[in-house]
Amino acid sequence: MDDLIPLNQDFYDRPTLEVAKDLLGRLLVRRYNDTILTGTITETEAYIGTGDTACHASKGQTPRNTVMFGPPGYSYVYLVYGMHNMLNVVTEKSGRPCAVLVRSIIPVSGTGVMQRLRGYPDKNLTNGPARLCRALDIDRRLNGHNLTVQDQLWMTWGQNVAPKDIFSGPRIGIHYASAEDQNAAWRFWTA
DNA sequence: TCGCAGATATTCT
DNA sequence: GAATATCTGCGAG
Repeated sequence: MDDLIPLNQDFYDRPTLEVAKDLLGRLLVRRYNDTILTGTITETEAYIGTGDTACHASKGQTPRNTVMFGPPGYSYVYLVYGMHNMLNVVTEKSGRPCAVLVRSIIPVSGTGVMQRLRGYPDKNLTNGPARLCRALDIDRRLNGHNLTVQDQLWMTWGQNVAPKDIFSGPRIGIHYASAEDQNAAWRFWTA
C-alpha cells in the first residue's frame, strides 16, 4: 500500500472543471476491512457553485450539502431516490460549493469483493455512480471523509490520460436544472 | 429498446 | 404533510 500515496489537497484546490478532467485515469482506493479495493476513474461530472442550478448548493447551504461549502479534498456522499449513494469530491476553496461526481470506474483490484458486494457476477460492476458506491461499500458514513490521508477512502495518482483521449458532453439526470445548465458540457469520460 | 416502479432522506409549503 | 431526487433493475413489447 506504500505506493498508494493520496493526492494532496492542492490537487483538489483548483478550478472544478480542471479537477474533473484531471481525475480521469486516477485510482480510487477503498479500504474494506483488510482488503484494498481499487479502480481507475473513467467518468466524472462537475458541479460548480450556487450559480449552477444542477448543483445541490444552488439553493444555498443546507445540512446535507454543508460539506461542499468546506475545504477541498473531502468526500460528499449522499442518498438519492431513497436507495442510491453518490460519491463526489469537494473542490475549490472553502465558501465555494463545488464538487466532482465520480460516475464510473474500472475495477483494478479486489474485484471479487466488489462482485460480492454488488450481488452480481461481473456485469456492469462499477459503471454507474450508484453501482460503484455499492461495489465499494460507500455510503453516507463516508460523507465528509478526508481524501488526502490513507484512511477509508482516497485517490491516488494512477496514470495520466492524454487530452485527446478525454471526451466531454452534457451531464446526466439533471432535468430539474435550467436549460442552459443542462447543456453545459461538464461531463468528462475516457475510452 | 423503452418505460416505470422502487424506498426514503431531505427539503419545501 | 407533500414533493422531489446527480439512478438502477426488471419486465413488457
